[in-house]
Amino acid sequence: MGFQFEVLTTDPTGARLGRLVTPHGTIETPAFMPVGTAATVKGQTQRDLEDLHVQVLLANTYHLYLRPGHELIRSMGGLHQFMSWPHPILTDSGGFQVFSLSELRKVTDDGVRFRSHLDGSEHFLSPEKALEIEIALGADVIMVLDECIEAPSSEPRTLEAASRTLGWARRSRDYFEIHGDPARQMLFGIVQGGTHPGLRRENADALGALNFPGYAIGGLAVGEPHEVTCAMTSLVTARLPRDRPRYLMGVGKPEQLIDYARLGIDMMDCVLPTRGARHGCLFTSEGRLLIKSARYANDPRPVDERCRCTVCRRYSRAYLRHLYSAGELLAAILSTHHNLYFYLDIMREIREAIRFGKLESFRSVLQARLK
RNA sequence: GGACGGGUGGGUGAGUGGCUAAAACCAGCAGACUGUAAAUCUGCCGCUCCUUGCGGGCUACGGAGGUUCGAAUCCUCCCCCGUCCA
Repeated sequence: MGFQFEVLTTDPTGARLGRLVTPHGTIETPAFMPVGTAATVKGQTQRDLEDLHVQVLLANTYHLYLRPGHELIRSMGGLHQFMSWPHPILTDSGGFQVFSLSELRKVTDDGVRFRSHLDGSEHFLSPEKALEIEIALGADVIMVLDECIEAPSSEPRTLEAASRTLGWARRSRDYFEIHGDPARQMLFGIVQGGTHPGLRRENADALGALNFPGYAIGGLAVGEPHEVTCAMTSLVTARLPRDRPRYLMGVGKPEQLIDYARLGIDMMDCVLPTRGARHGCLFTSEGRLLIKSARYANDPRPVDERCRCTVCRRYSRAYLRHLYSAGELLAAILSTHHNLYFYLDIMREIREAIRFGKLESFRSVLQARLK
């Protein structure tokens, strides 16, 4: 039982091959975590996810608190049992929702007052309340509540949000020490600081001093250029404790995953493969393919000729395009399956490359193909 | 044979004198999506010309005429379709 994180190999680039042991299984890192906000990865059964060798899923505190309610999930035996996913789960705190539901919220040092997107009812989320919910849900990795702001934001505004997030992190840690069980759940702090290098450094140092078992980097990939995302990530990973896992929240595009890995990121998540799939955006070894386009109407080839997923082995582009045109559910199901396979396959290759110290050459090959 | 109702752009269907190349929806086409208020959203969608502009020309509301400065909208005749009565 309990948790253990170890870095097995470090590539010359700074990328780490690691392993995060949790009560529900071991996660090989760098890992990509498919997003299953409402305790489901849209369009995939748990069996599908196991077939894809998904190591860890993301679920969302905000959404599950509103529906069906954390107490209900607790009474059903916790999130793993409720959703029949006996493997690792990470719950995001709802901090990002605080950000994206901007018109419906009011943030103070106490917490966030917001309106439900479901029925307009008013709710209050504090760092403590978020943790209470996350403890009830019972995910393996849980996140502190943070305040995410848009990039770019002014330095004073960014400092305000970062300081608040830091204060919340401290309160979260204290709350978890009393009410949490470190053998059952691992609490991650979240570094903020926007696109301001000084603030990022300060925030990383201060958060690092709080001695969390793991660290996330938030507030990035929200509109700023990729180079900026990388620069900020790099600043932060250089300062975080080397023996703790680092989770870069909400990234990224397929060709970007490797960039983050080489900056020392161990965990990532993104809605792109799943949402994109539902919208007809398929990721392939030769770049993005918008399957709804008329040019695939009678294309007998698989989505990606290099891909070995069950969808590419069996179905043609013409068929998938037809499913989209007809508004068939299977379109989303098959596309999601392929996209997740594609993402997870890239991560597999990244781990392999780190193991053999060939990340840099793999990166040039990969990025040349995807662009 | 008679009485009503109706014929609008690829489809459904608003519009009853100018603000109408004509609402809205669908279909079609192109695109966006980075800790999921997203099976969503955005743009284009008669033809054509150019110095691409809240630009010009042409064609268009069953057909042909007419009234009017101006007609999808009003009048006349004709052709179709639906319902009912003989």
